[in-house]
Formats: sequence, structure tokens, C-alpha cells
Amino acid sequence: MIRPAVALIGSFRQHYPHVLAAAQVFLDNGIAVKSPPMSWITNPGREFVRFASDPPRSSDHAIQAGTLEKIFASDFVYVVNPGGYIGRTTAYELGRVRERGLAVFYAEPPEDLPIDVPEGTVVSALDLAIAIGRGTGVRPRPIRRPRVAALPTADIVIFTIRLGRLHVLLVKRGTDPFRGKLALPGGFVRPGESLEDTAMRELKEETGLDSSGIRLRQLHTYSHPQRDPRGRIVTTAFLAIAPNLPEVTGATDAYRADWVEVEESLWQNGGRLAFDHGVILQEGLERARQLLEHTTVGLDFCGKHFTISELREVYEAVWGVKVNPQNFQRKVRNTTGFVVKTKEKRTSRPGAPAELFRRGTAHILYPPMMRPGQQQRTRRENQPTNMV
Amino acid sequence: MIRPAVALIGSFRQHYPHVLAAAQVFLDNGIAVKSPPMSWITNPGREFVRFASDPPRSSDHAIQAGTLEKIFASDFVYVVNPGGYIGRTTAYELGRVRERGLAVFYAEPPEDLPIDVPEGTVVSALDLAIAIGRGTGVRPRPIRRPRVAALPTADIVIFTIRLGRLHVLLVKRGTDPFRGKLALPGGFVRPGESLEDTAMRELKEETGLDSSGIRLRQLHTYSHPQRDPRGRIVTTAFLAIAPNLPEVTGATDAYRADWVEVEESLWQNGGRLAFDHGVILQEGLERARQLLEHTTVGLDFCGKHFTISELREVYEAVWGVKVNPQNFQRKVRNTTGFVVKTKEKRTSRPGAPAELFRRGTAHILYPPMMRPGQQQRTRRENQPTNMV
DNA sequence: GGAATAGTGTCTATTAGACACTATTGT
DNA sequence: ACAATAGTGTCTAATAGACACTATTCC
Repeated sequence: MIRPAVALIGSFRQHYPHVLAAAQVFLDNGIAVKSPPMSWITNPGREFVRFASDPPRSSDHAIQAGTLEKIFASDFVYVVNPGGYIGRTTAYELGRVRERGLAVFYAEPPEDLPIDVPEGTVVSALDLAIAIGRGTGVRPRPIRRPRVAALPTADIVIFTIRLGRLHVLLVKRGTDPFRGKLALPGGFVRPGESLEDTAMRELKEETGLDSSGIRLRQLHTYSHPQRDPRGRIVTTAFLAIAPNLPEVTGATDAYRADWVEVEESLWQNGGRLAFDHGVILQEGLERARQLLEHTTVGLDFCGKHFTISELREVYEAVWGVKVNPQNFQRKVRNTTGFVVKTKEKRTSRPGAPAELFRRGTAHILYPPMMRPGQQQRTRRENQPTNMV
Repeated sequence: MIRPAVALIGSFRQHYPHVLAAAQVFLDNGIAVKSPPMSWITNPGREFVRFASDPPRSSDHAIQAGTLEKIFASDFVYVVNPGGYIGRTTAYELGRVRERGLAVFYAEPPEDLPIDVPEGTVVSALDLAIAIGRGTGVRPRPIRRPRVAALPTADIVIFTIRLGRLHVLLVKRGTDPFRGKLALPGGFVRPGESLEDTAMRELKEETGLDSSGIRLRQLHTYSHPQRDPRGRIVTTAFLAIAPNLPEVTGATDAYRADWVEVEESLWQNGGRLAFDHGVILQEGLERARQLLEHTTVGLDFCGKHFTISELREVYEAVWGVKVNPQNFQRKVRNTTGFVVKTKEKRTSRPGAPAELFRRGTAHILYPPMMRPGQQQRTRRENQPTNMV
């Protein structure tokens, strides 16, 4: 649980003392104040207020952009509007904030601005601070519980195997934050889309190919309040598995997309992934490993026709261990519905010509493929255990 | 290619003739004008302008909401601001529009509003119309791709076993939508909370007891755009498992919380659950069944001390099948770290006194507990299969 | 005493893992 | 010729499922 944060907006030029007083109330009640800075005004009387903490040489709209960033990084917005007055800059900020979906509360009912003011959103700073504070204090007036709006995004962990090694698709970020760092492909949910729609669209855009045959599986949703410096962004990670795609080009976006070896991207390079994508990749990898045990997704790495050795190499690449070829062969062939023999054979490397298979109808492997080296094993004898 | 559409904003009160003139220019060049209506003003001189085509009885902000809808339905926005003047309502609309990512063009450079005006966006209506009509020049490109803000919520599927049957905690909704229907407990994410924080807080509130020992697992995130009639609400479902709790009272909220038998809530009663909670419950149940196979969560249903028969009844209740008592006994006792024998015995029902156990250190069962009736089984012989 | 339960022993079918072996190819 | 690969056979240890059996309790 992170300390909640508020941004105060309003006509600083006219009402700065009121703003300071309200900010103090929030601070006294354990709520962080992201904006305005607790500073002093250097150009009193001017239309656009500047604070001593603002960089003196930057333009008005650069300062305003910084203010909006701080506002978006907070959990809710409090409008300080004595007499109901809301100026033009505040009106503009209010539009941005409301379109973004942040919760907005008002000190007084807004005058002369035709906006919807829901029941319970006109409230004093103290009442609001008390209602938010974790103390179950008395709520003197009915106020709507502050809800947090978030921008949902979908990020994709897509694996493939190249030269016998597991690779993941990463993009180099072209914009801040984390400009130049590697990140998982993904993007924001657009109007009318579900997370699955977004993931599929992004996958198409990033790989630049027909990904209609690629199945997406939801992995996990990451919602830590500070996981993205831009504000409240909640991402849902998806897992996808692709057969060996020859080349990939980021089709629509300026940044480049490339296959990177998984081990390398996780441990090497000093180059940590952007945001929490390192964790997401790690957890996606573990999920892929589990899926190989229990389902037939290993086939998704292969083309339409494949040999059992190729399938084994998939398991070895994903699991990161060697698998006994003979026993693997028998397990695969003896599991109903896993693979179906074709009449063709392939003879590429030294050795007997290998039979070609195509996928069977099964999707679940029960009993599962046993992953080596996981043995917790049952005990041989019923010895008296005394684990604490 | 659909006919492009523009929305004009600006101070209609002061500049309506300019607005009409600009609109005519767009119309003459084959561009649709979504807003304002080509109508006349019924309340000249008043702060908030009303048109003859507006419903006369509706409130200012209802009309404004309709206007915003039309603006958002257009492809770009043209700000009619003679002398650079932008009023407060226009500033608010501008904020909404820019946050939405729509392209914005200005008749003149905006004065006294600290916003970013990109190169080439100050342009006459005629130039703009021609550029768009010809398709050659300035293409209205979104400043930023439209994003959707959503309210994240956490819903909880919490199971327990009462009288040998699996129960789930459901609440009766006290407000619309779905007033009076049963739903999963849950709620909106509050400032500073992660989804996990929200789920834990709601669980405490709903069960009204110390749930510090209860572990939450994320299940799935449901994001269909129309899954909640109130708007864009994205819910993440969590799974929790509780030992037999004697009674539950919804502590903070007006609605009642009660344990309901799972089979009943899913199939019977004609009473479908609210929202998509029926699906969530179904998928949560399947996940719980899988977890019992692969982990020691079955112990979470039991108290601190338990007999092996009690644990078996947990498996039977969740899986919905009978389990062979002898083999279950052996499997549990022979799996290292699953359970630890205590020195006590319990003698409640007819039969020999049962030994009491407590939980071991293991969390993962490998190899797993085999769930009966899942057999896809491997083949006895390597028969030629011909599955399609 | 009869029924129900707890716990152990035993048998069978199946499987994972290990290894031997043959057949077939590229170099 | 040699090394590498494909595929089959066989042995061992472990396990799931089935059932028999004893001991202990409640009614």
C-alpha cells in the first residue's frame, strides 16, 4: 500500500493561500501532494503563475506540461475554487484530467462551467483527507469513495526458437520513459477494445505478419501504483508462441523490434528491461515451461510438419535442460492425440531419415510430460518426519 | 474511405458568425460538420449558448455532454478563436479532446493558455479543408493515439467447505445495476492500492474477520468493453481459500454476504450471477481444482490440525468425485513435506482414532495428485493413429 | 454384535529412466 | 570408415489403482 497522492488545481494567481491551506490539510493527514510545489510565486499578478522551483528559462507550456505530468501521477485531483471560480487554465486541466478518468473533487460547486459534478464530489479538504486516510474515521458528509482510473495496457511475451535457443521479441523504446531501453511489445487499450483485442492488434503491428494462427494466453496483471512513472498504468501480460519466423520488422512504429535470446535479455547486457518487464518476462518464461508440461503448446513452436527431434529440441530450449531422446520419442508417440504420423520423411542431417508428424487433436497432456530436475519425489518408506 | 468529419469549438457566444463561416467552408469542401448544429442561438448573450436544436428542458451539462459526444465522433477539431481568445468552456473541451488524442487545429495562435501548439496546426479553415480534401497536404494526424481509461476493480472468488460441500462467498447487491442479484465480493481500486491490496481490503471488509492468513492468487482479468453497464470497468479476479468459517457478516457495506453452495449458485436458482460473475466463478472453480492437483492448497481448507480423512473430503468436495481412501492415505503420507504427523489423535466418528496432522513445508506437489476421471492416457501399443 | 472408519499389506498394470542395439544417413 | 541420428527393445524402480485385512470406535 503506497501513500495516496493528490494534485491541487485552481487559480493559483488568485487563490494561492487557499491552495496552500488545503495542501497542508492533506499533508497533515498522510496524503502526498504532487502539485503544486510547496514553493513561492515569482511573478505575482501575471496570468500564468511561475514558482521559484520552476526552471526559469523554460516556456509556459513546458512548465504546464510538467504540471500535467505530476497531476496524472497522482491518485485524485482537488479543485480549489473559492466562490466556484474556475479559470481557463484550470478548465483545460480539468478537461485533461476528466478525460483521463482521474477522480476529481471540488472545494465548492463550480460556477459557469457546464460540467457534470457528481453527488458527493463537493467536499472540504479535511473531510476528503479523512475519508481517504486509512483510519475509519467518521465521514461527516456523504462523499463518493475515491476510485482510481487507470490506463489499461497489454504487453506480450512472445517466444520463438532460433538456432535451438529460446528467443523473445523485444522492442527498443523510442520515447521516454526508458528511451533506448528494451521492452516487451505492447500498447494501450483503444476505444472498443478488450485487452485481448489490444494484444492481438499490437502483435500484428509489431511482428508485421499475419498472426491469425497465433494464440494468446493471459498471464498476469501488474498493477503496482508506481510501476510506470507516467502514472497509473495497469498492464496485463499475454503469452504467445510463434514458429521460427525468418525476420521481423516493426511495421507501424518508429522503434525496432527484434528477437533477443532469453537468457541474454534476462541476465546479461547489464541492460535491464524497461519498467517491470524483466519480472514479466521471467514469469512468462516459467508459465511457458509449465505449459509445455501439461499441454501440447510445444507444437506451436514447430511448423506444420516436424520431426520428433525438432519437438524435443523445443522442449530442451524452453526447459533449458537436455531430454533423453529415446524416452521422449516413446512418450510422444504413445500419447494419444499428441502427434500424427504423416507418410513423408525428412533427411537433413546425418542419421536415419526421420518421420514427419503433424499435430494431433489433443490439447491437454494427462499425465503430463515430466520435466527433469523437479523431483521432490515421494518417500520410499514411511519414515517419521519431523519438519517444522 | 468515409467522408471526414470536423467539430468546431470556440466561443459561440462571441464568435458564432465566424464559426458559421468556417463550417460553411468545410461543408463546401466535402467535409462533414458534426458540431455545432447548423442552427440558431436561442439565448443570445448568455454565458452558455443554447441552440434551437437543443432539447429545451435539459440541463447545461447534459447539452455539453452531447456536444462532447459529437466532438469525439469527429476526425479532427477546429478551434475558432478570433484574436486568439479561448474561453473557459472551450478550454475544458480542448483538454478533453487533447487527452483523447484527437487532432486539433487553430484559426489563430491561442493566447494566454499555456498549451503546446505544434508546427502547422494554426491554419485557416480553407487551407485545412483543401489540404484534407486533396489528401496531399497536412493530414490530420492524432497527436496521440486514443487511449481508454478504465476503472480497475478486484473481485474475489473465495471458497470454503461446509458440511462436506464446496461453498463460495456471494453478496447480494444493494444498488443498481443488478440490484438484488448475487455477485462476487469485490470493489474498486483506491488511491495508492495495487489490485492485490484492493482484493485483500475487500476480503477483510466482506468476511469481517482477520484474513491475514488467507492467501490470494490472481486468476484472470476480464476486460470486455461492455461487461459492465456503468462503463469501462476492468476486473481482475482473485482466488482465496478459507477454512470453515462459522459465520460471516458483511461488516461495512449495507448488503449481506453469505456462503452459497457452488453447484447451486452455478446451475440452480435460475438466478444468474450479476455481470459476468458466473463465468468468473466457473473459471475460478476450475483453477482451484487444478491447484489441488499440483499444490498443497487443499490444506488451506483445513484447520491447524486435521486428519487425512478430512483432507480427503476436501479433495472430494472440490473435485466433485470420490477418492479411494486407502490410496489417498498412502499418497499423502508418502509425499515429503505435505503433512507432518502430530502426537494427538482424534476420535469423533465410528472407527479407529485418526491421527492428527499439521501442514508440512512443501507447497508444490511433484508428481501431482492425480485427479480421477481425467484419463486421456497414453496408448498401450503404438497403433497407427489417424486422427484428423 | 454390526457398521463404519483408520491404517497397513500386497498384487498388478503402467510408466519413467537408463541403456543396448540396429538401421540409415552425411562427410 | 566414421560419427551422428532415428527408432525399437528391454530391464529396473517407482507408482496408481484395486483389494484384502486388522484394529478401533460408535450405536
